Amino acid sequence: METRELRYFVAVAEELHFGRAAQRLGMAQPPLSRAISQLERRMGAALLQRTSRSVTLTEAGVVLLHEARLVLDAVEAAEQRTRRAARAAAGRPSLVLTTKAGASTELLAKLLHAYSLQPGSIHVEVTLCGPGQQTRLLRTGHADVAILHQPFDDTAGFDVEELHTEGQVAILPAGHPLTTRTHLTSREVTDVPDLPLPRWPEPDGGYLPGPGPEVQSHTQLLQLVSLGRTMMVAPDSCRSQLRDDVVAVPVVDAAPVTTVIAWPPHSRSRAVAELVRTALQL
Amino acid sequence: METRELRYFVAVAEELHFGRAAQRLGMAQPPLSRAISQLERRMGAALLQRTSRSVTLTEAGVVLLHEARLVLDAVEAAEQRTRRAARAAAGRPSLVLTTKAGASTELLAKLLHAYSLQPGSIHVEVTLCGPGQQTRLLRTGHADVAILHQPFDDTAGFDVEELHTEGQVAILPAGHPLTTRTHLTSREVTDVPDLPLPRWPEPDGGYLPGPGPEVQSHTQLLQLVSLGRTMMVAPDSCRSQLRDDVVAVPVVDAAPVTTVIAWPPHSRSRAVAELVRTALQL
DNA sequence: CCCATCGATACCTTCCAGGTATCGCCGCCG
DNA sequence: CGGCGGCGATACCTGGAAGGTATCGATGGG
Repeated sequence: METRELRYFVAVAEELHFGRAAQRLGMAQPPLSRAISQLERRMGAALLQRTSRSVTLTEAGVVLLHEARLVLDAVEAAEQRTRRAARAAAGRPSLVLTTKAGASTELLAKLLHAYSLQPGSIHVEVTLCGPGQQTRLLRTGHADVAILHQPFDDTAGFDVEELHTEGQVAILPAGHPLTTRTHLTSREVTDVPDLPLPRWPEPDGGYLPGPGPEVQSHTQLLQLVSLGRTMMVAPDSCRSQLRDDVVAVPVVDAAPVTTVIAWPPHSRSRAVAELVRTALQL
Repeated sequence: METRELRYFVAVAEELHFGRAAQRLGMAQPPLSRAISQLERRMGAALLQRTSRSVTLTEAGVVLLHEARLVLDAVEAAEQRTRRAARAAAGRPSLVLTTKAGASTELLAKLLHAYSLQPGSIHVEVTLCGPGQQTRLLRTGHADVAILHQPFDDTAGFDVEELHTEGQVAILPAGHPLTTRTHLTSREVTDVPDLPLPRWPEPDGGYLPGPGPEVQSHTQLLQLVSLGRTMMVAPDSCRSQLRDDVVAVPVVDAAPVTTVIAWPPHSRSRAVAELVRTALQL
């Protein structure tokens, strides 16, 4: 199986429409149809059920879609890591760490400082990105190590070490009636009529319908909170970064958030190992 | 990057010889040379250093070799799992479990029995294979779940649950002077002049030089022990399978052996999850 | 009942993977 | 020191496969 075929299949399986998939791949529809049926013939199994009005995945197709994504990520990772190895051999080597923008700032600062003091430490590039994007960067070789937050991030397929566990707080506009409470339950928090929970973009970039405001970043969200338009639930440690126009109230039964450091299994990098060791000693 | 190119690169990187690599790939040498330099051009980095007398890997080449193997395994896994999904959709679904021949027999029997009693359990095919081969079967999608033994097997990149930890015993021919001892140290065991430790085949099928006999299987090895030609060190639980012409003596400082059940991360299979759950309840 | 939509088929063209012949480099041996 | 043999690179050619265009056949909606 060639990666080209897998790319084709993923496009069709995601679009469930040969025409659109072909457009997305920058090619005409007939060769795409042919490539897919060739793939099916070689696999000895139907991957798609087509009527002239709709395309659906068979069970085998669902499996292949999943596996193909893993393969394509691995291919991209191979490319990235090789390129970076070449650059490292030429100039000064570096390490890419990725984390959710705005999260674990303090811990990260301590870690970077402690690591920089280690003998033989190399330059650490920090890539901030939207929630849920870090694991993709790790899988595709754009990052060497990530700071993730369970249970929000999917750590399947990575090696992880736990760094820190904390509770969550609700962040409310100053002066709101709920700010007089010493603690809240998650039940109370999900259902405040005048402070609907915000909506984050879906993987496709769109938004689910709902009463809450549409947001793209934490700064934006925090501003909406201080304006009294919404509220948010976040890990304890974010309290240190709050301005005084918002108030944090513990949510007693919210799932505890564990900050972990994660890296691809099979990583051969001495620098990653050293960084992890440093993190565990904090 | 196409998988074809990666296959080519792996062949050359392993052979370190374009002619032999081409032969192994069933093609002529010139197109192979060209394909590799094309790959290098696209990666923007030298992968091999060639003189007209020798070929060596650059640092980037070492990285790509490693990554390419992962990709090729993932591709093979995609093929296998898809085919198996298709067969499962057609007929009766099944699950492939792999374990080292002769190890954890009792535990495995209990597990298979307990699982078969679960509602909704499916047929479990058991694939026995040589040591170190199980992880490859898992990575390439030929198996869904494996019984492994730490620290012997490399569990990097799999999800793992521990099932059992035990010490190790030395297995000696009956009547040997050492069998009078109540326990031994690993130091004593590695250095018995009249019972040199056996040699297992290397990944390439050959054997390292040494005094011990060359063996391919545990049955064979056990027979050599009872003939007084060698000895072996094995987990405690194997005592139940020993005949009375060999004697087991605990090795007190040997690394403890942990039996684990392992499966590919991202596994979506309900059956694997159920089997693991059953194993943990044993 | 006709039309719009969508995947499949037929047929053509282009391009690249792979083959053969050969070159250039280099270490070895007489 | 010169010829030889082994090895990777280069030059050139060919066949097949990838991709494009035109069109068909099926089907659901108006």
